[in-house]
Amino acid sequence: MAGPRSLPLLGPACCAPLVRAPLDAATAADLARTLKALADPARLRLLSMVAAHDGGEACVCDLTEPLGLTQPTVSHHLKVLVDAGLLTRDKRGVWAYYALVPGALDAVAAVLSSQTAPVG
Amino acid sequence: MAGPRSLPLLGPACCAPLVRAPLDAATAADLARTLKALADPARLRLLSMVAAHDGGEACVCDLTEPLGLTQPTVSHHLKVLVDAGLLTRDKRGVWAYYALVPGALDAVAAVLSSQTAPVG
DNA sequence: CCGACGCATTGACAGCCGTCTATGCATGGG
DNA sequence: CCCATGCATAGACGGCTGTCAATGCGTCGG
Repeated sequence: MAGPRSLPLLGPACCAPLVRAPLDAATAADLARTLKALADPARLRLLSMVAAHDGGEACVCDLTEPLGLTQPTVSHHLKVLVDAGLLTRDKRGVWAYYALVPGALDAVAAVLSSQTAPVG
Repeated sequence: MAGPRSLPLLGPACCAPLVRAPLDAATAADLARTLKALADPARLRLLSMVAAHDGGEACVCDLTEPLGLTQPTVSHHLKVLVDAGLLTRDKRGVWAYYALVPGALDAVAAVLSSQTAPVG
């Protein structure tokens, strides 16, 4: 099991834009891991649905029906997003609330963009 | 075969950030296709190597050795990036020169970011 | 205490993906 | 005219991935 990883893009080696200099193998592998978590229609929709939901958080039962996927599949995708450092999981009572990790998506965008985008 | 697709992110429906409103299935599928092309260590390194190369372009023979992959594999990855609208291919004589599509990566970054990043 | 509910985990299966070797196809030099 | 060179394509194969049905596990209400 990989276990929860901290998003390397938020670390000190954060702001080296892709187009500046050739990526070394390790950096490319880290960035690819994060992008792989994003590169799925269901997960992209989950991210946007969580972000747009009331209070910036949503539980699985809010997401299953509009997505048109079964509950285990939704749980699986949410786990992938949490492990990638893009979502947080907060279990309150019977429900598990998911929310965006602030700045995580912006960090990915900053690496892809040739601009030095301020995250704040 | 899918054939070369124009990058939908550069179209009129360009600047709807992921976190603003829930993505519909079609938009999510389009964005996922582009991200899937990016979500590979070899392709990320290829993009950065092409961008950082002299004149902003590089041929396959420039990329094969530093990547540590065989020539057919490199050609395959480059084709994926071209089909995704991230690279251009210009065959001159025996060589095939690849270059970044201006603004393509920035367009992807703009969709991911919560900022309204100016592309220019 | 027990049943219903919300969610995670497991196991299974089809399909896609990254890589290689082998081969084909132009182009240019001698 | 022929061979070397640079690149693309074809075919094969192991591994990963997205999905589902079935099941397990806490938590709350009655």
